[in-house]
Amino acid sequence: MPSDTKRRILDAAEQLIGDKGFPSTSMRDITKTANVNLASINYHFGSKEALLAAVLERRLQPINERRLHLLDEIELQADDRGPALYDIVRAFLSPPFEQQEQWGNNSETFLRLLGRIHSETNEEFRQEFMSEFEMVFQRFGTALQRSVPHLTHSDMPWRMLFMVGSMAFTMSWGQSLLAREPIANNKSADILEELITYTCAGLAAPIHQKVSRPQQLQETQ
Amino acid sequence: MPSDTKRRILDAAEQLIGDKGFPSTSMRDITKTANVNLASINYHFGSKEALLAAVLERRLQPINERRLHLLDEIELQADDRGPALYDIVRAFLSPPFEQQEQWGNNSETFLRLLGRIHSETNEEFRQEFMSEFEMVFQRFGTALQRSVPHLTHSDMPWRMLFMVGSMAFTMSWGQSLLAREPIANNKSADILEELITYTCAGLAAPIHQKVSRPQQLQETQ
DNA sequence: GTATAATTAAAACAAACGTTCGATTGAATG
DNA sequence: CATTCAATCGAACGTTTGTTTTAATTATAC
Repeated sequence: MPSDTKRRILDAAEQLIGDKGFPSTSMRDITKTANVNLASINYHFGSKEALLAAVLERRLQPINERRLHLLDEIELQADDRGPALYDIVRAFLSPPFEQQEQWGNNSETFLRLLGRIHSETNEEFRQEFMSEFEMVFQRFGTALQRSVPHLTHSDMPWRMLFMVGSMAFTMSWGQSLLAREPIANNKSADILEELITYTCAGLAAPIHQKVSRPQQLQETQ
Repeated sequence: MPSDTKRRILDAAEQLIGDKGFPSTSMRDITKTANVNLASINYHFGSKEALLAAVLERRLQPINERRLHLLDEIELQADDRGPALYDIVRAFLSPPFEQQEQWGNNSETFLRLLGRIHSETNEEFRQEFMSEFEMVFQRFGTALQRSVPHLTHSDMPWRMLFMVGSMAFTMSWGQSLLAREPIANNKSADILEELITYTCAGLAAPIHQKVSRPQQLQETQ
């Protein structure tokens, strides 16, 4: 039987770091939860930081691969105007949510981890973490720009930042929100749909005109 | 001359915690930066956690007070249909950005701190932190609901979550984004305006219909 | 001026941290 | 059976952590 120590460590680390954050999670926490020896983290991964990188890699790579794959698909099927905004946004937002049907069980730990990681801002670590996303951001940025042509090139980075912010926040806090009040839409897929709707409207918003007190947005009905 | 030790500690803590996060910031870091004795944190604040609470209190209370004050104002001026969506969103989003004119200088530390705090998810700390917002969320939720009446009561909490997510993310990452590429809109006020535009459109989006592949959103032009 | 309280300074505390070490296991290979 | 080698183990390493204690200093009131 092959050793499952590495997987047990990765699982425990994902869970604990998602709960308490990376600095507050000790290697003794992780090894105790995983029922392995303290030294095995350094043996298998080299260091605590390298373990974090491995934890992220395991989840992020499939997610970003799937994003690019979905974008490839819709770009193939699109006409010469390019894919629709909705499809692009869905291709970007759905992969993290795809892996679990229902919120509230205890298998959504990695969503919290991902949400938390987006907010971790150690400058040196951010660099390495961002490089993983470079390609994704660039390709989705181009696609979005084409589907919302009234935006300037200065607007798009900000709107993508807003989009990622909503996504990350939903992943970190979504469960808490669900726990607080019994809301109808508790399926992961439903919340994803809410997020997509919101994001499409935000991305497609007309550019802000510099008036001190603009008119109220028209409500769609 | 009254002792300015407390203020020096608060300033240093705000700066360092905003940079590196709360767990990674040691009391020796803080006291060294503030040029005060190590023991003075425990003397003046009681504990490291209590210092964090004080740091947040100093910034959050004025911000939330201002939010409620702005909401009061626009509700007074509104007709019987209530305030416009734009005004409500602005009342909520502008206070954190109000205190600084220009991004890129080194006085924006507390924005990073605020952004970071929104993502801190220690369950026990989150409770205390949330209570500070309870009133704000409730009043803005009601106002928003009235200005976007086509939303159900299940939709609104999610959309507010999305809004806060974009805001928090912008506060934490905005400077990094600005540093990366020389974007035209680098004034804090301009970015706030971008965020408001995006948020209004998102909040006012029509409710999502459960179709497997909805039509593309109409582009406004 | 002296007493009393508030503040700062320096040192020490136990506990927890990430990491490293040599020894031990257990199966695969000769 | 002897050897090898990756995997695991218990134990300890040197630091750093937040906190506490004790002494010295400064400010305030009588």
